Amino acid sequence: MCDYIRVAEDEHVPEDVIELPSDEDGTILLSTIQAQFPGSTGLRFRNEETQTWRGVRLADGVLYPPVSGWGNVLYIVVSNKPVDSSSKRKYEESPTGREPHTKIMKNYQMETDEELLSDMIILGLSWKAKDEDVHDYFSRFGELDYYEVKRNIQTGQSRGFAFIRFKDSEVAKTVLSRSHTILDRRVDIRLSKGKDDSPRKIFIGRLPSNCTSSDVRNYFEKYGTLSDVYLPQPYRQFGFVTFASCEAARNVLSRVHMINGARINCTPAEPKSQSKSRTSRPHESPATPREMRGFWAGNMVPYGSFPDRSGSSSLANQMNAMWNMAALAQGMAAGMAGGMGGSMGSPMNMSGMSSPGGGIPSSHMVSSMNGGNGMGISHTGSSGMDGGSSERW
DNA sequence: GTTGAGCGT
Repeated sequence: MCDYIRVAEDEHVPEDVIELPSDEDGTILLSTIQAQFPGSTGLRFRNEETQTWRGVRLADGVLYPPVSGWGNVLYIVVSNKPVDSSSKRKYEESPTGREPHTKIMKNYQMETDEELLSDMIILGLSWKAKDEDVHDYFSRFGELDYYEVKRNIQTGQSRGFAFIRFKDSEVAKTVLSRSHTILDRRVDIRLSKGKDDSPRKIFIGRLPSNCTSSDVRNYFEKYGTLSDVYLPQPYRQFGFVTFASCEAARNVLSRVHMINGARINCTPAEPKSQSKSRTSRPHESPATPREMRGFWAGNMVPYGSFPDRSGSSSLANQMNAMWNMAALAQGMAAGMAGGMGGSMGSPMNMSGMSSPGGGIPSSHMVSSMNGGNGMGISHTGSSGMDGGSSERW
């Protein structure tokens, strides 16, 4: 009985499924699989009931069907050979030329959530690929927060790369760890390190009493050139420092700081005004502007850097939540001179914040759950008049 | 209609 069994490299990519014939005795030669999937060493499939993986029996280069036969199950290639991701193809090369599709077992544990939720670049994109092609492919892994094929402004022609951003860092990690094929072209995906709009302005909380802006300047100057130091008047024990470089700011944020013997609290400054004019940003969800992402993700480091990488320490999370609120109060600071008391609910109460309607013209909304422009809180209060910082946010 | 490392109105 010659059957066709469905084989793919990844269960998420159905268009890459290939049907391969079994031999008369119901077996399949491993070499048959390898002809289509170079570097493969076997097959596996999911147990329908438990969804756990099951290996296909292999002996002497022969793959044996499960007891119930091959069936209509999707079989996934098992391999252990590292991929040659640098192999180049000529312009729109034929889809038949398969390259070794093997998982790149790179360790992305090092990436923080913030990095994973930042933009990723898709290199080696087909010239023909449109925004929707990128979206259609990657959205199967998880919800996208942003996607855009970069084009020549004048000609409208694709520049051969795109940027995407996921809403879930776990999804991003998964996507980053495997290979991808869009419109029959292998693409490279990396964390973007191009446009660096990482924060250069830092919120300084818990300043000791009678601390002056020159105290603050003197302290932070050793980390880099300061383009601005601002302490609201009258003195309210917090302030802002803006570095010339985001590297310096990053450095500061990863450390613990003391001024006059007091431990101060450094977090990325939140935008003061809502109007960052993020209209006409293509394919970007308005619900999660850059400045808000990761806010409740437990990844913000209070006290510079809290010693918790596991994300499982409830103490650390509570501390994070506390200081996230403190940072959140930046936007409301002007109206909250009395301190932030019990009027604040749990963070979850704020997670649904959105403004209705609004809309980004000429863009496909990635998510329609929250419309409008996302800043939610900071502009609801009487902010925006907290002094004369030289920088507009 | 051409191109193939890179980093974005």
